[in-house]
Amino acid sequence: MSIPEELLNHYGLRNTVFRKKLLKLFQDSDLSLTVEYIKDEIGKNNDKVTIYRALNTFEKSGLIHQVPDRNNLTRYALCNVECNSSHHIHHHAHFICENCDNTLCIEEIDFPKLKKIKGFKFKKIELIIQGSCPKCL
Amino acid sequence: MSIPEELLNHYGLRNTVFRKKLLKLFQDSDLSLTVEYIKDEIGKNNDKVTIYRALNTFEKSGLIHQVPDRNNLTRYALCNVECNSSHHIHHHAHFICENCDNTLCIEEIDFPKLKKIKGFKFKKIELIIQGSCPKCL
DNA sequence: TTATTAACGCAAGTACATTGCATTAAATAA
DNA sequence: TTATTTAATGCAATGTACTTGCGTTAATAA
Repeated sequence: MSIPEELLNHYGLRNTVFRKKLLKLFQDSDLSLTVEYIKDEIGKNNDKVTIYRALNTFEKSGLIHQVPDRNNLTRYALCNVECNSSHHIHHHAHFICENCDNTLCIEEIDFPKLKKIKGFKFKKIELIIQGSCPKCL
Repeated sequence: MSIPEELLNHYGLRNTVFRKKLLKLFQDSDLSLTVEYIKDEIGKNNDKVTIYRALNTFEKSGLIHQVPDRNNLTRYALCNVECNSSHHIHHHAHFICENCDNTLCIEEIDFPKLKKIKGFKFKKIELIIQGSCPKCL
C-alpha cells in the first residue's frame, strides 16, 4: 500500500492536508467508514461538506467505493489498486454486521456465475451478506 | 392473489380505505414502488406520513419487503404469500435498471451457495444485479 | 349503538446530503 | 521565488427523505 501522498498523485488528485489525512484514515482501518466516523476522527476542524466532497472525488477517481449500509448512510471502503475512474468494478461480497452495523468487504467469496435471463442485460452484480462479524460473535 | 380486503384480514391489519388502495396498487404493478410513486397514484388527498406508516406496517407484517434503490429511497415490493412477521425471508435476486431506476425481483436466479468463512455467521444473503431491464433494452 | 382502539392528517422537527459563493491553499508558469 | 491560475475549503443556506407528537376520525369489538 502506497503512502497517501503518492496515491493521491497517482490518481491525479490534489495533495491537500485534509485529503492526506482522510486517505490515511481509510488505510489504517480495515473497515468501511461513514461520514460521521470520519468527522469524529479527523474532521473536528473540518466542515462536513469537505468530507462529502472529498469522498465524492475519491469515488469518481476510483480510490474508494461505496458499500451498502444498514441505515442508508453513505459508507465507503478503499478500492483495489486496479480501480480508476473508467474501470471501477468490485468482485467481492459486502458483509454487514447486524450487531455493530459495520460493513466490510469479503474477498474470499467466489462470485456466483449467473445464467442469462432473456430481456435483461446484467452489468454489475453485488452480493450482500448480513449476519454477525468476528468481533460480535 | 387474494383481493386486498382478504389479504389485510389475513395479516391481521385494519381494513382502511387507504390500505386497500395501497395494496391494490402493489398488486397491479409488477414493479417495486417508491413513496413518491404511491403519492402520485393514490395519495393526492393523503398525507405522505400515512404512506410511510402504512408501508412500515405492511413490512412488519410480512406483506411487502424493502428492495434496494439506486438513490437510497425506500422502495417496496410485494412478498411471497409465505411471508409473515416472524418469517420474512426472500430468496430471489433484485434487479435495478440503470436507465429507468426501476427495481424488480427476479425469481429465476438460482441463489448462490456460499462457503462458510471462519469467524462470520451468515444469516441473510442478498443478490443485487444492475443493468438494463427489458423495457429499456 | 356505544366504547375502545388504531389509523389518519396536519404541523413541526430531524437527519443526511447538496449548492452557491467568497476565501484560501495547491499546482503551474514566469 | 514570486506571480498567476486553478481547484479545494468553509460557511450559510437549501433540499430531500423521513419521523414524531398530537388532536381528530374511522374501524373493530363489546
